[in-house]
Amino acid sequence: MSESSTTDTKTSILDAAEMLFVEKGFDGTSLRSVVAKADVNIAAVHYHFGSKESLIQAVLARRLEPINRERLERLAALRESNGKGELQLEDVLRALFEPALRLAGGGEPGSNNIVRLIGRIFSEPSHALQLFLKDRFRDVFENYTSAFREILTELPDLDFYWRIHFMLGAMCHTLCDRERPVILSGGVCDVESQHEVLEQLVAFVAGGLRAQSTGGK
Amino acid sequence: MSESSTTDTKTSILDAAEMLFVEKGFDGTSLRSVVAKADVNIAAVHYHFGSKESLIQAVLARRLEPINRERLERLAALRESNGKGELQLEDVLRALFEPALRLAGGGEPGSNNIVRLIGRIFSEPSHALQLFLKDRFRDVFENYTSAFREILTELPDLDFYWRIHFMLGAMCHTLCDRERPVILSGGVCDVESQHEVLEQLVAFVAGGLRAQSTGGK
DNA sequence: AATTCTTTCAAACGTTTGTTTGAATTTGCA
DNA sequence: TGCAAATTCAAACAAACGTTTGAAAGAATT
Repeated sequence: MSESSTTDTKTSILDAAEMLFVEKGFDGTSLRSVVAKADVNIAAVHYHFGSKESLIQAVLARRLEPINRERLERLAALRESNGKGELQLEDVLRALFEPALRLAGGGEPGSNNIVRLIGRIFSEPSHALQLFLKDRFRDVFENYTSAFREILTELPDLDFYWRIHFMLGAMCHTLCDRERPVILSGGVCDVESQHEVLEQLVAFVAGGLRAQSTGGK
Repeated sequence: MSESSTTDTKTSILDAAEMLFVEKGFDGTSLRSVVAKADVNIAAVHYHFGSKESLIQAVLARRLEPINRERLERLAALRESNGKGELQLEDVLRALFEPALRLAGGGEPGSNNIVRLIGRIFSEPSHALQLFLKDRFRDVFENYTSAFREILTELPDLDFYWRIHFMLGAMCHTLCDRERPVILSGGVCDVESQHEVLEQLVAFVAGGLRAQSTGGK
């Protein structure tokens, strides 16, 4: 088996699909446009991935796996370095946001696009995709939720879970739409500055999470 | 001309399309599935709307117009009732969020779905749709942005615009995904309670907007 | 060199897509 | 009632869709 040629074809398809999914969406992207961009035969998609649905999941898995692995590693590292001390909210937020945001400012050309894709998948209607994501994010969600729970001890459950939800919204929206802040602000915001995006997002979310409870039980 | 029959056909198409767009997305919804649900002839779509793209915009416009009109009215009312006094952040947030959120708890069965659709359109890749939305939201955006600017006087421009962006993210995510909070929280959150959603969202966003600046210029 | 497995390819499969046509039907107005 | 406009309808259009096929080409193993 030609390891390199196989990898090249598969990778070409993944790269092309990734870009087109960002531009046109999953349903809006045809396999024919993918193989045209990748310069491979259309049958190669089904040979290497089996179906369009599986291709979508492969595109996502390739990026989500390292991101979510690093998220877990960084949270574990925070716990270890802190000993028995309390976790700091901003540290946990950075550990959660940065692995995804760094891809946006990363070196490889395509990596900028995938960030938008990751932000968008949560609002995709496909049930199969939602189940797939639930699996991929379970560990990250459980670990970070309990970390936040340790920090926000005084917050009632009701407020806590709502705010986790809002936090995900701010994060997904930021990942998804890389142009709006620049347009809205007339060029003041710089989405290319990974540090700026991260610190602004951390400050906003931390402020939201720490806000006084609305008085729920 | 039979006003009622015409209206009925057009409305049936709009209602059916609205529900299917929520379930399957714009690209994932075929006109044939729309006319099947609406129980009308397929040619009726092009007779009344011209094209699928125009149908999409008509579905959105029907709901967005009253929502955005009420948003502007409520902000104007706030300004008037306050006289020369300062606007209160929470009041402005409620004026912005409630017209959309109220549809979720509204009486008519279909209205629950459209809220999810409104939350999702911002992450739609279609350029034509983005231009359409930019037009529809211009007034609301400009008026509310200047209102927030009056309130958050001490916030640097950089922080201000980023936070407007994050606020939209939390709002869209909340509108878009009506099940996640319930699932995440194991039933603690109640998305059916319009008051609960509104006050939780207002508290989080207000906390985020009021957070200390990260030290930008 | 012969053989087996992997990978690529052009071509076609049947379906479904958005859109159009032209005739039939219904409606509003004189 | 009669005419003209508005609306509905069945049928068909070309194009694009995801998927499959079976043979050709390539790589690895014996």
